Amino acid sequence: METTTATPWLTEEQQRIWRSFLGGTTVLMDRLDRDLRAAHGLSMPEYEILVRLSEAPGRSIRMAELADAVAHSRSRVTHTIARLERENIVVRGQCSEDGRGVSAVLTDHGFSVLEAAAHTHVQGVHDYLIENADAQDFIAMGRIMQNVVEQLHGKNF
Amino acid sequence: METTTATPWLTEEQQRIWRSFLGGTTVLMDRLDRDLRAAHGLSMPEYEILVRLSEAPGRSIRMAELADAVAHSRSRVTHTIARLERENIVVRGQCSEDGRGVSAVLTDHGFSVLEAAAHTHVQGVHDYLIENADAQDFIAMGRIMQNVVEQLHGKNF
DNA sequence: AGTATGTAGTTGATCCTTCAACGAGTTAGA
DNA sequence: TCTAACTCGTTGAAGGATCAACTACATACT
Repeated sequence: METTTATPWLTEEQQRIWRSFLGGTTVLMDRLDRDLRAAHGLSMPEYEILVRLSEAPGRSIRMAELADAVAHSRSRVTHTIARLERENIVVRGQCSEDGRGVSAVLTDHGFSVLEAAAHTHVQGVHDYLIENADAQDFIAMGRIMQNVVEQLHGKNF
Repeated sequence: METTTATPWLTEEQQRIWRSFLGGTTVLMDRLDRDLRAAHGLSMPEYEILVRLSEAPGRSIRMAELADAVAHSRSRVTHTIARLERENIVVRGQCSEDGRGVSAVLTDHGFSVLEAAAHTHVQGVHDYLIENADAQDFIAMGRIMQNVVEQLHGKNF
């Protein structure tokens, strides 16, 4: 006979922390997104994609790899890149050595948009998050989230 | 003569932590949302709303107050409640003492849906987040996010 | 070679969120 | 009291995300 695994309930404190986390990420992301849109017409997900591209050799990454890097679905990346392409921030290129492959390439214009946006974004991260965090606490949070990423990223089960 | 305030750039470490945070929240929220949808047909935002209602006196909260509690726009709450109402999880009631007021009320059916969903949700928070966090680190994260909420919540400027 | 299975990326429908505009009720001031 | 300014909540349109279905290419197996 087996004992069923009871749902591990949360302590009062864990609950408080979880709610702070939920509320905090909500308002933080919302705010960063609004700042970016208002100043540069870019959403956070778009910005993240541009950052990855800007760091890649040739400012170019294949769609699937990009999707994995930002943890979005391939479909989502397709749509996002389509939008960015309309604004000449990115272009699509055929991938050598894989007939199916398509890679997204950051244009010069895209790069300069990103440069401008980076100021707004970094300022926001600094003012809204880092300024609100004790340095040690911030490192502790980094440890946690790094573990979360390692456990969950790419796993759909 | 003034020195212009330069954009405070991030150190390598701050950058790493910020990316872990971004990636971690993305995969974590995504996973919690999927688990909830798969098992109970509820999204995270919907679940959050039901939790607030379940804790309120009369299982009832006014729309504006609800919007503020979960940090969503009023419009968004209107739409979300409309959907939940279609599934008989919530009903709308007139608010005494303010002719404009509408309050959302959790139905008995809604309450039982929530009870079931809570198991899935809490299990997820536990397995994906708390298990990945040293107890002290978790408290540190709570401090940070609490500060973020206090700085940003409700401020749109 | 020929077939089967898997992977890359796209598409269009549907659902959810945002945004601007609105009707209705409330509050404060002349 | 009458009006101006504000708050409450809703609406519909537009933009973005998700999902299932699909084409096309690649790989592995016989």
